[in-house]
Amino acid sequence: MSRSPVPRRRATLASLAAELKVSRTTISNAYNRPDQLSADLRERVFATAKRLGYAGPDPVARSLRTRKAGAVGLVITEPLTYSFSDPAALNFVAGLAESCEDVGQGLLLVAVGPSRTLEEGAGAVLSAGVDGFVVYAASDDDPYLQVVLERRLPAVLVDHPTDVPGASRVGIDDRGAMRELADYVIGLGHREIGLLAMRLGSERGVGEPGAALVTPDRLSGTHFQVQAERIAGVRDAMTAAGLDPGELTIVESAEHEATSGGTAAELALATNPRITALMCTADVLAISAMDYLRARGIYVPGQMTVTGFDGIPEALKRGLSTVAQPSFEKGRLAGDLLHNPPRSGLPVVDVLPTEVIRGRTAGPPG
Amino acid sequence: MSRSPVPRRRATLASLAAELKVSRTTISNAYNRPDQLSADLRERVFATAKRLGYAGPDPVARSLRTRKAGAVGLVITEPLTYSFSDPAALNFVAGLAESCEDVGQGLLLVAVGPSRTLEEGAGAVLSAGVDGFVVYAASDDDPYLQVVLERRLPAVLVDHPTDVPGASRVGIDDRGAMRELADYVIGLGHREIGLLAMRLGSERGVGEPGAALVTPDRLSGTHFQVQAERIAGVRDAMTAAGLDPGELTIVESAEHEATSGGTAAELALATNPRITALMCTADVLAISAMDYLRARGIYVPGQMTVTGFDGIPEALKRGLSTVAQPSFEKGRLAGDLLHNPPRSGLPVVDVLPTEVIRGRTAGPPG
DNA sequence: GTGAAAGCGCTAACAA
DNA sequence: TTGTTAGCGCTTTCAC
Repeated sequence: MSRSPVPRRRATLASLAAELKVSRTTISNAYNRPDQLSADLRERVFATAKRLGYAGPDPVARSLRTRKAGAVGLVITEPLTYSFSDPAALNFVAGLAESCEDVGQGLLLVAVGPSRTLEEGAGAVLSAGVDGFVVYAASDDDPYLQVVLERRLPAVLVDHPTDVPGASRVGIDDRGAMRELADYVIGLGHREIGLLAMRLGSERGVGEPGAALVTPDRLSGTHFQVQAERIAGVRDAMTAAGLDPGELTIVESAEHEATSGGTAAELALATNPRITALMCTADVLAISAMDYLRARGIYVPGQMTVTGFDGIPEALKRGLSTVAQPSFEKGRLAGDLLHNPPRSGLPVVDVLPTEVIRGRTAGPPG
Repeated sequence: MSRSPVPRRRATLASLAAELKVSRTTISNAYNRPDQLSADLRERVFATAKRLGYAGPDPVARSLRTRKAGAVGLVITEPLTYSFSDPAALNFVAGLAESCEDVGQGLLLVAVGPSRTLEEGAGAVLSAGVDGFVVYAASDDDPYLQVVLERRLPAVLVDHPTDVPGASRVGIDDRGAMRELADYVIGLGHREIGLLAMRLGSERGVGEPGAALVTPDRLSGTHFQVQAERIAGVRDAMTAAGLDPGELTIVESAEHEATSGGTAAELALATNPRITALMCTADVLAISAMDYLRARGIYVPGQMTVTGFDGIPEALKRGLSTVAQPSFEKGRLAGDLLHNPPRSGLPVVDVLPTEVIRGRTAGPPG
């Protein structure tokens, strides 16, 4: 046999078989079931493969045949710059990635960002070669959630408080945790509270102002359920303390930048100057608000109490009073649920524990 | 025709065709070439699809046929906890993700972390359903790099200073940039310099101590070329200034944690107490070193000059003297190169600009 | 230990 | 506008 030159066409399992004058099965076995052929033959197969530049069975063809893609899809509707700038979201991704890595599965970031139209995004979900999906923090009217569900693959929804038929859920008790923190703040004596929240609706591409006062109307139309839950938690605490939740000043921060919390804080304090406590639905918001207050010469917690939510490292380092939630574990669990589905095959709902961190940024009203 | 019940088997394009008594082409066209059939028929196809729970053409089968996977693979050999904790690496991923998103491609994180054996990792690379690879900061002896190359798909290597046949490269002039910064430091009058570097070798799974003095032997056996280049930059500057580069105290930090830089700084100063400037090959190291110095009551830059590399936001915020590099753009460019390969089809080498930031942490020796 | 045959579900010529 | 025909490259019974 002459050493054939590098073939013009890409080598395939079939061409290898032809070259070696054995059946395709044998080549397949060389890669997938070493015990099904002699070590000797196997070596020869690999040698020829190397010579022909054959890197092994085509992943796509194999997937088609075995009906396994070897990857899970992650759908995050928010812009990636958002997800990558919030340590809580990032930790979640890290946890999910770790879970995938442990079982040798890939993690596919599905392209559904704001640079794409709804149709394009839907197309990306429909054409993702994955064995299951994780959907992170979708609003209840998220169009991609529907598309994911259509694919009828195993799906895990993270931070999605309401039930969705056929999908498992992983999250925390946002409302209860926030209520507990608010109980603490109110217990310190605060009566006039400002609440800074993230975006409540999913107006794609609408350029809103940086921060806006939340009207009752807007509040009832909240699509990001996690935000709604945390707000409800504060209201629960107020009601329980005999305060009127209607008095709560809520400001929504449309953007998610380093100064967003400050902008929101400014608006809240301008709206109600009697506010003595600023509660935030995310640590990044609280940190930004604290920076703003410091720049204004307002002491925390002496003149203003500030609280957050998430328990990100920077917040803990700065002694923020907040709720710590296990973001990394949420990711791990979401992945594990996909990789080792419960025996019953039925969707599960997992609520992870949280912890109120009293911190050093909450004190009696000044 | 009676409304058939939900079929036991998953609906396929063929079953849809049978149900509607049209050819498979017609169904395929309904999804891929709307103009190839009447709007009316197309509607009927979609309606039946919905009824049968058919979410559209199977992505894997389509990939096999079209020879397009619709995703790019990202290979990062370092543990993900590392990559996700260094803003520079993270920004790179964000840039890459953005580039993918813009063209509707998925981004597949390939499972090659430390929790997997070499074989498993290689398997993950070989079975990744992607149209191309991006390899981030591989050491020159990285086993996965070879495997990626074997697949003969378009590949872009990021931060890989030496040429690899057939692959494009994106990076910066690490050596030149570091030299420029070192010129500045030496120009300030520093003669005794400590250099804190990241891991130089890729001992998988070996539990080394937190920090170690780098011997000439170790230095010449450095596999992480980026580290080697930055070290060489400092030595260049010393040589040019008439100093003996052999006098440089180099400490290697095995881990990558919040206190790693401090540990390394401690060792460097213990080794050579006359050191007046600590140069670091990464901002995260420098920040940690500064925290350590502050805890020791050593003023920066009064008693000790500290410099970094990367230009991450926290470093800039703290006024660190450092080299700013365009991490995000590296990711974008790597992706763009994959999505819009140069007309020539030949690999390209792109060197992005850097900027020395003088900052406030470098001053004359105390 | 090895081979033959039968698809996995889809798309792309080319015909009709 | 619709249908026919051929695969894409692989794995997997089942027989030898």
